Amino acid sequence: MPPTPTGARPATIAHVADLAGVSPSTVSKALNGSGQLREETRRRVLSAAEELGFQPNLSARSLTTGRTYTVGILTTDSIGRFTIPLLTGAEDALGAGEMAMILCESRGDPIREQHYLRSLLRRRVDGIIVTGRSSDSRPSLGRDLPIPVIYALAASDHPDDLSLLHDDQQGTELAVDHLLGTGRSRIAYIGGPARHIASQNRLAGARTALERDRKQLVGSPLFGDWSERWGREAAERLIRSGTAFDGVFCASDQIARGLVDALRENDVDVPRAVGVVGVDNWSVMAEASRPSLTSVDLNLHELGHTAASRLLQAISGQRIATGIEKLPCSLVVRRSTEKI
Amino acid sequence: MPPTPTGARPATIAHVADLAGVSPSTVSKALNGSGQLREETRRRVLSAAEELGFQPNLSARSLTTGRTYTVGILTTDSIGRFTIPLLTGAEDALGAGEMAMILCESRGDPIREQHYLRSLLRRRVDGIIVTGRSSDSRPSLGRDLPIPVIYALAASDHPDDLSLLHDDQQGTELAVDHLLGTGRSRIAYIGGPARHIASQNRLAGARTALERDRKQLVGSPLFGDWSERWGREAAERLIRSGTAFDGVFCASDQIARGLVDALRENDVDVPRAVGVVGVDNWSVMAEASRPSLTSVDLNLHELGHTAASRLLQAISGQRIATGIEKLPCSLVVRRSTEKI
DNA sequence: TTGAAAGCGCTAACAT
DNA sequence: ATGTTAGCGCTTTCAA
Repeated sequence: MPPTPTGARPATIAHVADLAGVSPSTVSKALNGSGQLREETRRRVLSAAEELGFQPNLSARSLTTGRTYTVGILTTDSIGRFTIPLLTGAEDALGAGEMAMILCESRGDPIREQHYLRSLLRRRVDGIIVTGRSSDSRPSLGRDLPIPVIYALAASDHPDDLSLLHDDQQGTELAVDHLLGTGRSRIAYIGGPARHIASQNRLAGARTALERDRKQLVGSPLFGDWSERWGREAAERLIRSGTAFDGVFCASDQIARGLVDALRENDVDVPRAVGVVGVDNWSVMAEASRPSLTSVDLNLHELGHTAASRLLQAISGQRIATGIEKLPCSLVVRRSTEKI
Repeated sequence: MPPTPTGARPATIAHVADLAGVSPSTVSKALNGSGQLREETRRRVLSAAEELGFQPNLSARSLTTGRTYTVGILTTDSIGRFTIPLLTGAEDALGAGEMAMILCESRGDPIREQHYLRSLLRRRVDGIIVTGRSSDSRPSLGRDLPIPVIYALAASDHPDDLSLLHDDQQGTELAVDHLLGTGRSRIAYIGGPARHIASQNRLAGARTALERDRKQLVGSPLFGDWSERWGREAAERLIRSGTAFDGVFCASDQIARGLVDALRENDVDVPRAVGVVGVDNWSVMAEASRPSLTSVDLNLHELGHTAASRLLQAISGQRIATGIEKLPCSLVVRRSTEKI
C-alpha cells in the first residue's frame, strides 16, 4: 500500500484508492464511469483524485487497452504554409488533447521517413496521417501496417490507400466561371511549373469551364514557377504578345500578385480592364495586393479535419473507402474581379 | 509462452525470446545493449527480432523506466509563420524520432491550454516547450509541475522559468549599423503597433545604434500595424513630412515591402536615395520586393534548437539557468541597402 | 456494489 | 552469461 505521493512521483490509482478507502479497481471504475458504483462511492473517489491531483498514467492505460489515443502526422515536405491549416484542421477533429498528434517531419528524405515510421509504430500510435506538398503522388507507406493510414494533400501511389485531396479542377472552374460571370470573355492562363500536377489540373479546369461556355483560352498557357517575379514576367509577355485579354487565371496568389503589379505599372486597370484570380487564398498576399485578390481557397483546414475524422473512423474499426477522394475548393471574392 | 504473433498483434519480447530460444530478459539486454551477453546470443536475438519485425512497445517501456521520450509543444498562438522554424529547430535537436513531439495548439485560449497541459501530464511527457507569438510575456504554466518547461519566443512572466527569446535590440542595432555603414545618416523608424513589445525593443535598438554614432532618429518613430498597407502609408507620411531621410528601419518585412513599393511609386530610388531594412527575413516577402530586402533574421530555427537542447539537459537532470536568455539575430543583406 | 487477482510488455535486481 | 522474479500503473474478468 503506497503512502501518499512524495510529490516527486505523481499519484497513482493506488494512492487515490487509499485515500478514498476503496480498492484500486473501484477507483478505475469510478474514474472511467464503467461498472456499477454507489453514487456516494463515486463522489468519494472523485474528490480523493482531485485532492491528490491525480492524472491517470496513459502509458499504463495503453498497455492494457492497446490504444494510445495518439496519431502520427508524417509530413513529407517541410512543414510549410500548406501544412499549418491542415494540422489545425486535424487537431480540431481530434478534440483538444483527447487524441494527441505526434509531429514528424521527414523533409522529403525516405530514410528519415522510415525512421519516423518505425518510431511511430513503436509508440503504437493508433493511426497515421501522411501529408506533404501537394504535387504528384508519393510512395505508399505500405499496405501491411498494423494501423490505418490516410494521405492528405499528397496522394499515395497505391490505389488501396485512401488519399484526400483538394479538387484543383473544380476550384479552377469556380474561378473561371466567376471571371466569365463578371463579364470577361478572353481569359489567359498563367501556371506554375509545367511539371507540377497542380499546374496541369488547373489548366484542365480552366479549359473545362471555358468550353462549357463555348470559349477558349486566349493564347497558349504560360508556365513558370510560383513566384511574384514570374507573375510580373507573365504580365509583360501577355502584353507584348498583343493578344487582347480581359481576364487572367493565375495558379497561385503570388503569381497573381506579381501579375497585378506589372499590369498596373503598364497602365492596365485591374479590375476594370482585366479581372484577375489567384489560388491559395493566402491572406498576406491576397490582401496586400492592389487591388486585393479574388482567390480560390483550397479549404485545407477542412481537408485536415476530414482526414482526421476518416482516420478516427478507421481506428474505431469502420471500413473506410479507398482511392482518391477530392474535396471541393471555394472562391473568395475580393476586388480584383469586381464587375466591369 | 505465446505462439508466433498472429499478424494482428505485434510481436512482443516473449515472441522473440521464444524464437531465439532464450529468456525475455536476455532479449531485453540484447536489444538495449545492457548487461553482458555472448556475441552469438546477441546475434541470435537480433535476427529473431528482425525476423518477427519486432518493435518494442514504448508504452510498456515507459511504465518501467518512467520516461516517455516525448516532449510536448504547447503553442499559445496559432501555429504560424514563426512557429514553423521553431518546430523544425526543436525537431533537429530532439533527433529524428528519438524523442517525439506532441503538438498542442491552444489558440490563445487559457481553458484549452489547461486542457492540453493536463493531457500532456497524463501522457507523462518528459518536458514541455511553450511557445507563442513573440510579444509581451505570458502567464507561467506554474512552478509546481513535475517536469521541466522552457518558454521560447514568448517569455514566461515568472522569473524562475527559463525563457528563450531572440534579441530584438541587438538585431535592430545590427541593421541600423549596417544602414550607417552603407553611407546613410538620416534614419527613420517605422514600427508595428506601439503596444507590441517588439516595436518598442526595436525602437530602443535603433536609438542605441544611432547614439553610438552621435546621431538621432529622423522625425518621430511611426507606429501602425505589421502590414504592407501600413508600410505604404508610412512612406507617404515620411515623404509628406518634408524631413529629409536616407535610411529607413522597418520593424517587419511586410512593412518594409509596402514602404519600398510606395517610395518607388513616388520616384524615390531604393537603395540609391534611401536604404531600407526589414525584420523577419521572410523570403517570400524579402525576395519578391523590388529591390529585394535586407532583413534581420530572428534565427528562430536556432532558437527552437536551443530550446529543445536546454530542455533535454533539464530532463537529464541538469540544473538549467532561469530568467530570460536572448539569442542573437543576424542580418541578411540584399539589394535594398546597396552602398550608395 | 465492491474487491481480489491476473495480465498488458517491458526492465532491472537478484539468482544461478 | 543467462534466467527468475517482481513490479511499473492501469483495466478487466470473476468472485464475493
